[in-house]
Amino acid sequence: MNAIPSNYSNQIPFHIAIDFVIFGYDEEELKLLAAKRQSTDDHQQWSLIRGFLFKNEHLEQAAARIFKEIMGHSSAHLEQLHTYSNPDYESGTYIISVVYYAIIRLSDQNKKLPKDLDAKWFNLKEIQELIFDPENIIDKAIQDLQEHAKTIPIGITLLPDKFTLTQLQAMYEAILQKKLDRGNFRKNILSVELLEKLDEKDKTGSRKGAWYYSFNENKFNNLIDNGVLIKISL
Amino acid sequence: MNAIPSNYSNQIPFHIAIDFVIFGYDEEELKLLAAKRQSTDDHQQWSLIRGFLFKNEHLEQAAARIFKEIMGHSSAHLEQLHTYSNPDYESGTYIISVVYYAIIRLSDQNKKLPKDLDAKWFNLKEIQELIFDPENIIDKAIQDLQEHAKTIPIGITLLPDKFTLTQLQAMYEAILQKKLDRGNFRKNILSVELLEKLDEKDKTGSRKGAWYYSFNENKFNNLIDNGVLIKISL
DNA sequence: ACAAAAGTGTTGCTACTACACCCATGG
DNA sequence: CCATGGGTGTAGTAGCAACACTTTTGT
Repeated sequence: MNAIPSNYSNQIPFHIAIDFVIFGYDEEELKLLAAKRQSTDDHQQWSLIRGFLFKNEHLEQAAARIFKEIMGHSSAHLEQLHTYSNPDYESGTYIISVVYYAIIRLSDQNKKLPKDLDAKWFNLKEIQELIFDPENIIDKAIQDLQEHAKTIPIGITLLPDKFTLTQLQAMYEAILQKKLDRGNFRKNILSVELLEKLDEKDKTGSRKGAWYYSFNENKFNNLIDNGVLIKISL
Repeated sequence: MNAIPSNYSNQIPFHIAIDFVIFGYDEEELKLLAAKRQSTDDHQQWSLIRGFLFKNEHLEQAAARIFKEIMGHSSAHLEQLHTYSNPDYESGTYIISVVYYAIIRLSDQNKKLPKDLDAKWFNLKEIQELIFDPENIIDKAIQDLQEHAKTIPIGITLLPDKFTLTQLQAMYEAILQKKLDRGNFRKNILSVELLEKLDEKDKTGSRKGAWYYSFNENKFNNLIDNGVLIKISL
């Protein structure tokens, strides 16, 4: 049962694709990266970003490699979502697609994409109409992202090292796609005690100025290592 | 980017394995099915149940087929967990392993396993020591199962068509691995209004007798179809 | 002085926990 | 008549949502 059946080898030309749902956050709203398909069908011209697994490469390695090829750097949170057996029958071969999602900060450099890749950032409503997604992969990715966001650190990479609570709240609102109460948000997020108030204010947003905070990553990692699961109520 | 790279075809002999974490519930505790490995290493002699994907077969089809080959029937809730790139390098080929988990009722017939399959039911503590599981697949499966159990219907297949609330509670306690308060459990489970009290009592458990209940599957499916997510607090 | 965003405090409610308390009945 | 599990009621509380209120400062 455990061994590979005889005559199984080389009979099946599986191709292992890695598809990406890449979210981008630009201090305003959540965007999604899609690439133009090399397809003749006009109705299905946009698709998720895709790459292929190489021999002797782990899935996570391949995911990181492909992501870097697209974005030029590797600072993103990658998370495996699900595996599908036939999202695409191109050229008649059997493609297994392992879907990952990533979320990155849309700084100026990230907005530049490789020229050979015909891809574009869309807002979420826009893309749902343009993309061929019978499995609702995007919805699943959003749901998974929202769930994960409640364990704090995903979002941290979406903001500068120092940030105001208002910025942090805006980020959560973009991910969760709903407005949050200011007072309650502050109480909740500060009660976790992973944010540290700095001695500096951001005066660009208001007359009064908002205190900068930073995320204590060491403290967070210690908690994780000790098996403590942080949950913030949003 | 989207097309399969030229010269990619047939270069990589991937094997797509489907590994199963199969939970069994026998009205008492949660068990796990493991098979004897055909390995020379004594320390790693038990492993998850494994099968392989055939050509032109969907992942879900393959999972159902393999499950049926093992258990003799197909009445189980199957759920995809995660995909790993090298849980096993047997015979030097590259195995991609898609892990599913299933949970079934350990009735008398289910306890009988195919003779050609050298497998056994273990309790959870036991197996964690005997199995080679560097990725903590089993823990992940348990967590996922516990999370899913809160949306009710998984557990229903683990009980007869009519069951007492005490039986139901025992099932949840087995899955969640903790004791629940009787009064609170009843209030919660009945507040969902998917259980219907029958006119019959089970007198085997107590002098007083406990009312039988049945699960209203139609009502549940209607709710699901309308996008209503049921959550019970346990 | 006032607008506008930052930050704090208060109130009411919901839902959960942890029990205590009855009920029915076979022996 | 009492032991045993079935079934119900309730007080106390933690945590949340909603909203009002205060603070600061550039113009």
